Amino acid sequence: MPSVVIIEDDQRIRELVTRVLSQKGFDVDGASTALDGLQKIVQSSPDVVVLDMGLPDLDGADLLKMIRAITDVPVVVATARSDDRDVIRTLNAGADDYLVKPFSVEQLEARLRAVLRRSVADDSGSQILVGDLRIDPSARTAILGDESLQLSPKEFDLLVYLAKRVGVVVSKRELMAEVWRQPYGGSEKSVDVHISWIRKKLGETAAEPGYIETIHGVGVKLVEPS
Amino acid sequence: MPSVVIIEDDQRIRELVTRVLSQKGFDVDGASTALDGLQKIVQSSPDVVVLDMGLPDLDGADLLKMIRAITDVPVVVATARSDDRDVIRTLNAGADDYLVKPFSVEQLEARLRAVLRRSVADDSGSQILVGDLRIDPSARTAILGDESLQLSPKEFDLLVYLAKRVGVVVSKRELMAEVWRQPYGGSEKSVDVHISWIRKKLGETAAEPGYIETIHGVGVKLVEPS
DNA sequence: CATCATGTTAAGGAGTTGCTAAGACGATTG
DNA sequence: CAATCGTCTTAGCAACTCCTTAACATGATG
Repeated sequence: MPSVVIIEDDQRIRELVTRVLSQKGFDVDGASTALDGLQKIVQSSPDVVVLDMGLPDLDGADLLKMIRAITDVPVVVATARSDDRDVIRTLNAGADDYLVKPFSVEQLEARLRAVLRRSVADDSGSQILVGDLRIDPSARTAILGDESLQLSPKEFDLLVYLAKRVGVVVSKRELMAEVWRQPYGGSEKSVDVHISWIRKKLGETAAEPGYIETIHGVGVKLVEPS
Repeated sequence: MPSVVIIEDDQRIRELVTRVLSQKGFDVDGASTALDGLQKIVQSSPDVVVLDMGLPDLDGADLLKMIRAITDVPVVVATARSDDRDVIRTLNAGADDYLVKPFSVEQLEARLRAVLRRSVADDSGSQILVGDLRIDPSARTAILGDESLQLSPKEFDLLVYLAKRVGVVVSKRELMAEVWRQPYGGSEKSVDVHISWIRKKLGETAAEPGYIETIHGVGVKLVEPS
C-alpha cells in the first residue's frame, strides 16, 4: 500500500483528499503546516508527498528545497497559479509533478500513480567490485568469490552504501540518515547489529576484520581485505 | 564577507548581536523562530549558524538535528545551561561549538571565526604528506613508510591538526580549543599525554624528536624529520 | 640550583562496540 | 483466519577501547 503525506492548510481539501485516497488504497497522512509536514515526512518516509504551495506559514518553494535536502521522496506540487514560468521554476526546484488548483481527486490519483511508477523504475547503475566481492545494486545480488550471499534488504542497502564509498569512513549517524532514512531520533544500535550480521555472512568478525573495519568512535568503512 | 544566520527569540539579544557583528564585517540575518530560521538557512546558505537552544516553539536539540539533516553548515550553539553532560550531548548532536549564556559578543565573534577557520581548512579531500608520513583524513589512516599506524580518535585528530599546519608552532591552548573542542578551561595535560603516545607510535621520543618538536613554553609543531 | 614546564607511565572509569537472543511486525501461506 | 517465515528492532551483557587523571621523572630556564 503506497503511503502519502499531504501538506495542505485548507482543512476541507485535506480531509476530502484523505478520505478519497484512503478508499483508493493509499495510506494517507495529513499535515496542515510546513513544520508538521517536514516532521511527518521524516518520521514515516512516505512513498510520495503532496505539497500545497500556498501554505500560510512558509513559502512553498522553500519547503520543497528542504524536503529535497532531506530525502529523495517524490513530491507532487499543487499550486493555485497556472503561470508557466512558475510551473517551470517549481519543477526545477525539485518537484516531480504538479497540479493546478482546483483539481479533482482523480487527477491527483493519476499523478500519484505515475510518479510512483517512475520512482520504482529508476534504479540505474553497474556492479561494484571490492576484492572478491561483487555487488549488483540493480539486481540486488552480492557475490563473494563464487558464493552468492543471502542478504536481507537492509543488509544489502547498507553494504551497497558502504561499497559506493570504499575506503571512506562512514558514521553511524550518516548510515541512519541515508540507509535507514531517519535523519534524527533513531537508535543507532541497529547499525551495529546489521554490521555484525553482514560480517558473519562475509565470514569475518570484528576481531578478525576482512572487508568491514570499525573506526572506534567514528564509524565503519569497507576496504579490500589485506 | 562571512554570512551568519542567528536564531534567537529574545529580540534584544538578536538585535544587539546583529548590530555588533554587522560592524565587524559579518552579513547577519536574524530569525526569531525555528521555522523562520530553517527557512533562512535554506534560502541563504550561510557560512555559519548561531542557534539559541531555548527557543519557545521547538526543542533546540530537535532543531539542531533538522539543520544537520538538511546541511553541513557549522552551528554554534548558545545555551543557558552550563551542565557538562548537556554540553557534551549538544556537541554530539552535531554542534560545532558552543557558548554559555550570558556571553559577550566578542566571545561569540571569536567562536564564529574559529568555526569559519576550521571549515575553510577542512580540505578533507586529499592526503597530507609530511616526510614519510602519509595521512588520509577521510579514510582515517596514517601510514609511516609502509607501516600503518594504529591511532586512537584523538591521536588521529591531533595529528591531522598538526599536519595541516606543518612547521607552524601550535599552542596547547589552541589544541584544547580546536581538537578537544573545549575553548574554556580544561586541563591541558591530556595534550602532553597524547603527544607522547603519538611520538611513541612514530618511533621517536621528546629527547630524540623526529616529526614532533616541542618549543618550550610555546607549543609543538610537526616538521619533516632531518 | 630552584622552579616550572614537559615527558612518560600506569590505573581507573566512562563510553563504545560486538554479538546473542527475544520480541514485534508484516507478508505469505495453508 | 491462524500459523509460519523472514526481517528488523530492542535489550542486555561482555569485551574492549579510549581518555583522563595522578604520580613521578626529566628537562629547561632564569
